[in-house]
Order: sequence, then structure tokens, then C-alpha cells
Amino acid sequence: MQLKELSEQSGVSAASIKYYLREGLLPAGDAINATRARYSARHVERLELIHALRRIVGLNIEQIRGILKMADDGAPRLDLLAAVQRVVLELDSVATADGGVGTRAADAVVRLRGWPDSPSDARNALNAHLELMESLNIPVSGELLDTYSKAMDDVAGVDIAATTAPDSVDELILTAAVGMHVHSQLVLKLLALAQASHAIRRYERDA
Amino acid sequence: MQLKELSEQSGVSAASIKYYLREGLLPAGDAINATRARYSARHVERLELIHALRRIVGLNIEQIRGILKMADDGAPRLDLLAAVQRVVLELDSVATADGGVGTRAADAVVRLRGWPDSPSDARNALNAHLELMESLNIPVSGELLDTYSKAMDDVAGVDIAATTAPDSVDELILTAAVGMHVHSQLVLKLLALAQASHAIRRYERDA
DNA sequence: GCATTAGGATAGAGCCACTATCCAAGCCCT
DNA sequence: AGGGCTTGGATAGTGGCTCTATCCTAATGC
Repeated sequence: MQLKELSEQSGVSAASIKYYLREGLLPAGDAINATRARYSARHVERLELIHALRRIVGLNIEQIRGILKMADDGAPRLDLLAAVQRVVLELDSVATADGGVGTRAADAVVRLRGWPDSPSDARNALNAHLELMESLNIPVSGELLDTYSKAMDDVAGVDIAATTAPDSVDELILTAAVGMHVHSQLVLKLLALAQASHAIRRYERDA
Repeated sequence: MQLKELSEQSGVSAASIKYYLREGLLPAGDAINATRARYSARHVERLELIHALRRIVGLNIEQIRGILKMADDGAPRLDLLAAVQRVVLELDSVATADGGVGTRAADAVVRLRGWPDSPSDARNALNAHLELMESLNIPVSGELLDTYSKAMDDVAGVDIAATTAPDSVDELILTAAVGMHVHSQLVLKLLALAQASHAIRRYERDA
């Protein structure tokens, strides 16, 4: 198929496809001659992945490029998942410098929950965030961390159990990224609802 | 004090302060004459609130304007909290049209958890999000919702209990917005860590 | 034979939160 | 009283990002 058909099948505008080609997100088609190129089903799949990562998950071009490169370089799936998680996580962490050694409170959480003991981006992000909270004078008690981490352990248990390993790497990325995103959002929204409920109760009691 | 001193005290550039004045986020100072105006401690407080909402919480100008207007119009605190929550929540929900009646699965969660039965933005957001997940063919089992909501109920319990009601409305907004944001982020990061841990375990088992 | 289309290159749009430049009016200091 | 400096207001520009529109030439297909 040619560009126009690729556009129609995927619902992505021809101009955007050209943009993705320019940015190196989408591999060039097989050039038939100077003004035509042929695209395959692989291109459709890849394009849909790109589109979902942009529109649903909200990744930027640079992040998508990085992940696709890893996939194309044949990185191990667990590494790929870690990379996907890192960028999905990056979305709303207002770049915390993360330099310092600090408290390493995340390590305590990991031990407490008996999670596998490997340093990761998630762990660094957690440490950085705990330091941010500290610098803002927002107390984080051991009890709170215990409650939160227990809750997230439960959530992740249900969560991971519900996913099955897909065949193609593109599909792995798609399900992982979209899954992480929508589950994170779900948790956030439930938290908001729970907080609102508790706040209402409290205001009723106080009044 | 004049603009320059206001800038020095708050650490916000004079140009940005002018911008906030133009945008109506910061009330104009008392004009002494055609080229001078005097600012008060109220201005410092307000400016710090604006700055925190921008830099820490990541709200945009429009959202901040809305919240400040409510505060200045003397809206009830619970309404104010709801508004703050709405915008903090808005941050990463890729505008889900929310139009349809749909499944109203959030109502079931509310009943299940015994939360106060008032429709809210959080509830609409949850319903919209559940519909989105449905449309993406991502299953949300009752068990999953139960686990998630139970976890968030626990989290919110610890969370709300730890906050004390501040005196000024500006302070209320500040602590509420920053608190919601950093706690949400904390939950998200713990979730990421938990998911990574579970994923590692699973890959080890599978391999 | 000739309108139509592909693909590549390049430029422009639109958004957002600033940031920089001007300018006249006014202050302080000598 | 004169002159350099600051103030507040208006206006325009910047930078990052993701597209989107316009051109152009080569090729297609009826």
C-alpha cells in the first residue's frame, strides 16, 4: 500500500505520517521509484502503536523514539517494560533533580514489602519524590508508607495477574504502556473519589 | 512595597509578576500615582500560592484563575476543595468526552465502599475513565475495582486524617492542591514500583 | 496528453508561559 | 533644577512542541 492508504487504514493524516517518517518513528517504506514507496502491515501496526502512545498515553516524540529504538534493537522484554514504565512515570513528575543520596526511604519500603531487591527507575523516582515531599515539609509517616505500599502491592498483584504476554513486541509495548497509563489513572481517580468522600465526612463531622 | 521588592521576596521575576497581573491572577496594587503601585503582604501570599500551583502542582493559568476567583467570591471550603481536586485530577485525563450515560460503574464502587452518596467531578471522571477502558477493551473486573477502591479508601483515610484545616483560604488551597498532587504522585510511584516488582517476579517465574 | 497524485523539502500555524523591549511618568540625589 | 535610574503599562518576541500547509518535481493512469 502507499502512503494514502496507510493514512486511511490508520486514521492518521498523511501529513502526520510524513512527520513521523521525518522524525524516524516510522521506518521508510520500500521505495518503488523516486516518487512512490510501498508500506506493509508492519507499518500499519507500528503507526497505530505510535498513535496510541501519543494520543492515549501522551508520550512525546522523543520518548516514543527511544522506546521504538529499544524494541528494534531487540532489547529484553523486561528492560523494555522498565523503559516504558519510566516514561509513563515521567509524565507528571516535575523533574526532580534526583541527584542527592538523601534518605533512600524507598529501600525501606522495598524491604518492608519483600519486593525484589533491584534498583530501578521506579525506585529512584520514589526516593526523589519522598525527598521532594520532605523539602515541602509534608510529613510521610512510616504508617502512611506502609498503608500506601500495601495498597499498591495489592493493586499490582491483581493488575499483573490480569495481563497476558502478547506475541509481537509492538503489542507488548502497546498493552504495557496503555495498561500502565489507564490503571494509574484509574487509581488516581479512585483516590480522588475516596479523598472527596473522606473530606465530606470530615466536614460533616466538623460542622 | 513595590513590584521589585515583591519580586525579591517571592522569588518570582518582575516580568512574570506583570504577566500574572495582566492575566488577572494577582490583584493590582494600590496605585500611588501613574507609575507606582504599592503591594501588601496579601500580595506576597497570593503570589506564592500562584507560583506553587504553577511550579509544583503544574496547573495552568486558566485553572489557577478559576480557583482564585472561587476563593475570592467566598465559596464554601468544601466546594473549593472539590474545585481544586477537579483541576488536579484534570491534569492527566486526556479529556474524555464524558457525555454518555454509560455504565455508571462508579456508583457501584461508591455503594460498595459506603462512601457518601453525592455525585461529584471525581465520580464523573471515574465513570468516564471506566468507559474509556471499556472502549479500549481493557477489562475491569469487579474484583479489581474492589481491590483498588479498598486500597484507595485506606490511603485516603490515612491521608485526610493527617491534614489539619488551615486558617486562610489561600493556605487551604495551597495545602490541598499540593497535598493532593504529591500524594497522588506518591501513590503513582509506589504503584510503579509495585508493578515493576511483580513484573520481575513473574518474568523470573516464566523463565 | 494531461490532469492527478506521490513523496520529499521547507515553511508556517497554534498553543502556552513567559521574557524582553519601549516608553512616558516619576523618584531620588546632588 | 537637572539627570540618571526605576516604575508600571503596553506590546511584541521567544522557545519548545506537534503538527499542517505549501511547493515542487517525477511519475501514473485513463
